[in-house]
Amino acid sequence: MTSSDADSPAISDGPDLYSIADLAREFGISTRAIRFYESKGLIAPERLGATRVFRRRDRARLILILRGKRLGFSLRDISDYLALYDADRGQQVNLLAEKVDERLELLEQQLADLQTTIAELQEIRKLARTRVSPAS
Amino acid sequence: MTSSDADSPAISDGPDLYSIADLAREFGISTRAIRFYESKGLIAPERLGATRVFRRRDRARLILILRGKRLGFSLRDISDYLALYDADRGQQVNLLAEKVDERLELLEQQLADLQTTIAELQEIRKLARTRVSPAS
DNA sequence: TCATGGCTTTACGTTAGCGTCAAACAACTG
DNA sequence: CAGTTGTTTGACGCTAACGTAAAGCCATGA
Repeated sequence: MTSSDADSPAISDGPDLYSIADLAREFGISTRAIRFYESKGLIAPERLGATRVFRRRDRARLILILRGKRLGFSLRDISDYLALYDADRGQQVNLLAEKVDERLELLEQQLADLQTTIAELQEIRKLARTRVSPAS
Repeated sequence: MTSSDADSPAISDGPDLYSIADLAREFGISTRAIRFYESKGLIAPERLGATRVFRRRDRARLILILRGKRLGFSLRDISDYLALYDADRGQQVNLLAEKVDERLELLEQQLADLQTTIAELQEIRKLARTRVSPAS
C-alpha cells in the first residue's frame, strides 16, 4: 500500500525493486557475497515471504560496500563507514564528527601512499621507455 | 671479509645491518610477520649461520611492503609490485611496461574512489557541524 | 655452570570472506 | 504434471595472513 502516496519524494529514476540476482549481475559479484553482507548487517533488504527484495537504498549501500572493498577495507571497517551515513539523522553528532575525522585521517594517509606509489611507477615506466626508444 | 672493499658505493647513511627484532621494532610489526614475508619470497635477507641479517635493501623492501598493505594489497600483489622494481635491471622491458601500466590503472581507479570517499565524508562532517554550531 | 635473552624451525590455531554443495520450496512453462 | 529456473537456509571447505606455542641452538653474564 501507499506505493507513492506522500511518503518518499516522487522522483523515480531507474526501477525500484531488485532481486538478489539482479544486483549480483549488475555488480559482478555472487549472490553468496550479497547474503554474506546481509548476515554481517551491512544491508537489510526487505522480505516478500522469505525472498529478499532490494530497493534503491540497498543498491546504494552495495555501491558503497564495493567501493570500500576496492579501497582495501574490511567489512568491519565498511560497516562502521556506512554507519556514518546512517547517523546523518542527527543524534550524537559530536561523536560522529570525531569518527568521520578519524576516518578522514586514514584516507588521507592512504591518498599520500597512493600518490607516492603512482609517482614511483611512472618513474619506472619512464626509465623502461628510455631504454627502448630514445625519443619517440 | 671485504666489509667495505670496493664492492658497494662508499655512501653510508644510517647503519647497515639490522636484526629481525630491529626491523620489527622500527616498523611496529611482529618478527613472525617478517619471517612470513621471507617465506613468501618478498624479502631475502642474508644469513650469518642461521640468523637473518638484513641490509638497507631489505629494509627498503619492507617499507614498500608495508605501504602496499596500507593500500590494501595482498602479499601476492605486493610481490608482483616488488618485481617491477627489481626488473629495473632491463630484460623484458616491454612486458614490464605493460605490467606497470596495468598496475597504474588500478591505482588510479583507487585514487578516484578515494577522492570520492573523502569528499563524501567531508560533506557529512560539514552537515554535522552545521547542526551544532551555525557559524564558528 | 646455569640462567637469561634472542634467535631459529615446525606446526597447529584463528579470522575474514566468501565458494560450493545440498536440500527444499515457489512460480512458471510446455 | 514434470521440468526448469530462481529463491531460501544450512553447513562444510578453502585461502590469506599471520598468532601462538613448543622445543632447540647460541652467547653472555653473575
